[in-house]
Amino acid sequence: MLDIQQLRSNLDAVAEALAKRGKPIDFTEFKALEAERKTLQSRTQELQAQRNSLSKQIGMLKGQGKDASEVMAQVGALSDELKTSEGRLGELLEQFNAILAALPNIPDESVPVGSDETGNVEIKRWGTPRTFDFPVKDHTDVGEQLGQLDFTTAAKIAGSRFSLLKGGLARLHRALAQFMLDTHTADHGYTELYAPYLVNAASLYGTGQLPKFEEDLFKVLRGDQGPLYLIPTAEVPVTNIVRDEILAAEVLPLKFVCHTPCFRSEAGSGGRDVRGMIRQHQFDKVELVQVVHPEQSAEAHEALTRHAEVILEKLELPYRRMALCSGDMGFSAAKTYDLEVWLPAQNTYREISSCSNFGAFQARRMQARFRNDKSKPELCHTLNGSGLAVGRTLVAILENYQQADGSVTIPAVLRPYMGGLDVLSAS
RNA sequence: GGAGAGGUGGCAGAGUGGUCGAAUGUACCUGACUCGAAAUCAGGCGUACUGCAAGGUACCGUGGGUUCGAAUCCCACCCUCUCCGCCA
Repeated sequence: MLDIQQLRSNLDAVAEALAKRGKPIDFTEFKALEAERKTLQSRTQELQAQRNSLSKQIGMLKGQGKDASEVMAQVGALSDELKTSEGRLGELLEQFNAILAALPNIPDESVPVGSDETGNVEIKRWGTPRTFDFPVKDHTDVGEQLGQLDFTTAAKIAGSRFSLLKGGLARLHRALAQFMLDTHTADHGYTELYAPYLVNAASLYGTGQLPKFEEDLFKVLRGDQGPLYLIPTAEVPVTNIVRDEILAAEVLPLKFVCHTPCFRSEAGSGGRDVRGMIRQHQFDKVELVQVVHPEQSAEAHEALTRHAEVILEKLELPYRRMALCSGDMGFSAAKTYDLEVWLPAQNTYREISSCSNFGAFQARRMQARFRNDKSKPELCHTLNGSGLAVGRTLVAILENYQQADGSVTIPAVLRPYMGGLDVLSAS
């Protein structure tokens, strides 16, 4: 959520900054509402003040046993205007909230301007893609030929866009998550969390998935109670820890790491990445979340992105870091780096991590604050990033570590997690 | 799932229709006393919007309603706790 003060005082600048995202936003409704709001609000408050003071008089008169009917008549004269005035003001404020809730974040000044992913800028490259002296298979073929990856049975059990892992591959999946968690807790200073996989609407509103992106979520209806949603990322439960909190400045920065399954309906992705594990309804992810002092968020963003990169480097997977352009960033982000891992079968880099600085955008929605130097509540900044997407990391390993005989070498750092096993072979 | 109790300021806790945005305690901040600290004493101490300011407005789980007036009464929802049942 953007600062409504900023919209009121500097609408043109906001509109210009938001236009960088590609779709110019029409603010004529906002302007009309704002013009009406100002006078209506002060008039309403004036009427309320009159009512309150007259009502106090009634109380005093009655307390003294005197007749209050004259004063009561005065209040009665106010009540009609007050009622319509309050009602209209309520409507206006609701419309403001709806407009505000649907506005995306303003891109940071350092974000390259562009309309889509072709405008993204490569920041760095790490590692050299391996050369193969045999025909490279994609991860689906590698996994299926190992007899450890089974989409047919997954489809029977659940449907398309699910996978079933077996034996060594299932263990490798578990090993990856363990390895990532251990690295982030032991080397990068994160506190491990275990969090709910189902969350309420308020939490999704806080991180920006609602109200605009409900169709991307799996929704669980519960009779007459409010619905719950399957989390699309651990970002939601973890960031919402600080919702409606005023933190002591000393507790910042908060650094959390959380491994969860993620559930996405992938509505509208039809046809894309239908083969394999790239785009699933359910996938595991190790998520990094930070809540920081506003002055520290840019620095924290760089550090957090490095924390994700370290995982790829330890796994010896070639990757590149992209700065997303204004038109390709997510709704809530002020700035995003994507990490893309090399997939030899696709002969390209594919997204495996997305690390974003949200500035105060999420914090304002969540009312997540801390007490600043002057002991005044001030909005925190929030950040998160995948460290990493487990399923896609598994894909990268299957493809990059495949051997001519169909086996898959296990990256050295994972072997302690695999009971010393150093290769996956057909079972 | 059944029965009951309850949600008030950082925490504890009073307040059941009228100077209540809210007693009191505690924590915290400032000052006095002290060589310093403790203790004691005095003052301050919720959030947001609005106004140059004085001030005004809203908020006592959330949303409605009754009333001239609601923390207080009514309705719905959310959440917590206790007991019983069931259960990984």
